[in-house]
Amino acid sequence: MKLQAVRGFKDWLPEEAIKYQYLIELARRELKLANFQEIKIPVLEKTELFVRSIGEVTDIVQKETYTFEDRNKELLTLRPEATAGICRMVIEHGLYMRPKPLKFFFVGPMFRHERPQKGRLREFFQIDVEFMGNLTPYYEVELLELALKILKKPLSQDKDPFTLEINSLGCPACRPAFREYLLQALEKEKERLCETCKERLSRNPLRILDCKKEQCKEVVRGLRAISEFWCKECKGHFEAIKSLLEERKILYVINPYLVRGLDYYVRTIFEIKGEGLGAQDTVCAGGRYDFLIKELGGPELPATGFAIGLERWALCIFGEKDLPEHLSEELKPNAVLIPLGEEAKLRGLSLINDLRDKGIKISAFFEDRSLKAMLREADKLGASFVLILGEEELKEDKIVLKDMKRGTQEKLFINELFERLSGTSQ
RNA sequence: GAGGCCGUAGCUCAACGGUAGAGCACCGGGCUGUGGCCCCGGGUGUUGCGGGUUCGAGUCCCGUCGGCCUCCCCA
Repeated sequence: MKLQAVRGFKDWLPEEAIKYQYLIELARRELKLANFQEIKIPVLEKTELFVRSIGEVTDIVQKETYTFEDRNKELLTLRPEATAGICRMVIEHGLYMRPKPLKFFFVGPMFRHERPQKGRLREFFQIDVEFMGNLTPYYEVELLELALKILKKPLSQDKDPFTLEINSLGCPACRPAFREYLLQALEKEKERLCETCKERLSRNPLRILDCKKEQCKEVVRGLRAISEFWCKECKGHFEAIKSLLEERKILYVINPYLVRGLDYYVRTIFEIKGEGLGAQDTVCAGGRYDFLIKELGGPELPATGFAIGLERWALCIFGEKDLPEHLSEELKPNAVLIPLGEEAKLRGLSLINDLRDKGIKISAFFEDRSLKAMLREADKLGASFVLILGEEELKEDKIVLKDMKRGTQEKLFINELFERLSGTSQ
């Protein structure tokens, strides 16, 4: 059996890595401008954290986590999402005592044991953004706008492959009534539901709302909407969000059947869907989790957040197309040094260091191959310039600078090199 | 976790149940101080893996691993 990567775990070849780096950098810049602070949480947490946060009966916890025993018999889980870990961090280090709102972001891999397909991996990267503090609709809209801004950043202005869907799940004051209603109403229609939805009835009836089966959709269409059950506060809150979104000219769709797979959400939840992704089209999703921190043993601290799926985002932006030129350029050296002979190699070793200190991206060939062969290699690497340092040049403290695009070359003093190369750096 | 399609060289793909091939890439040479173009030469392979049927399997059957699609679920 050939050695291969674990199913659903992907290598990033340079051409892939450069795309992800580029997107992460764009997001990072935007988040820092909004004064979000980058943090890091562990890949591994105690299983209990996810059971208590995401919910014991959710699909994620029941069948999608990588959970195993440590050597000391403790149950550990590879994080399937970042919010729980960040809440734990906030509680453990008393960060809730810092000036609020707390604004954090984190970029890293998440793990879910699902059947892989396009846009769905077992190890996937999220850009996770969390916002904790007294929440007014202004903060929520600020965050929604930020999410959309980040997603659209790498696209030209006329392109917008993203749609924002929002809904409100109500709060502990009003959601139980809707849940009760759902249970009663669906119990009567039980026979018309699909098998999975019959099971959901006892476990997580809200999830039946976004079942994709036509038979279930029909049943769901006959139900009263969740909005009819919102309490006065939730209703007002949602109205405020809507009017602010309109004020900001942010297009949105109200999806009354939008629910989430994680138990901790209350009130506003949202998904941003992208084009060209197939069945896995949610690029970004999030919502409010006002009581999670308290439930995990911290103070009452309302919060909201979202996560961008990096690989899905990249599919939206780059599709199946070739690497854009500005990124393929980044994989190329500005110059390649070809020293000929032992003495030249020694001189070359110090020269490349000096040039790198001055910000020139340079690679060197120290092999005993023909000049021809090494020039060919330099060409394949896409080097703009080649520096040839042979014995003749060395005697005069000079070097040959060859412009690979023009095919011209000149001999100049080594100490003139930096000046000649510095303007040409990409 | 359920169903469907697929798996041949590094890549894209051919090969009726009868000797595993092409293009690109790669390696060597033409050309030991000058790249791209060109010419010559090289197939680089456990046909994903393991069984079975057959005189004979890349091809048919079963299992398994992996990919894609749908479901499930979600980023």
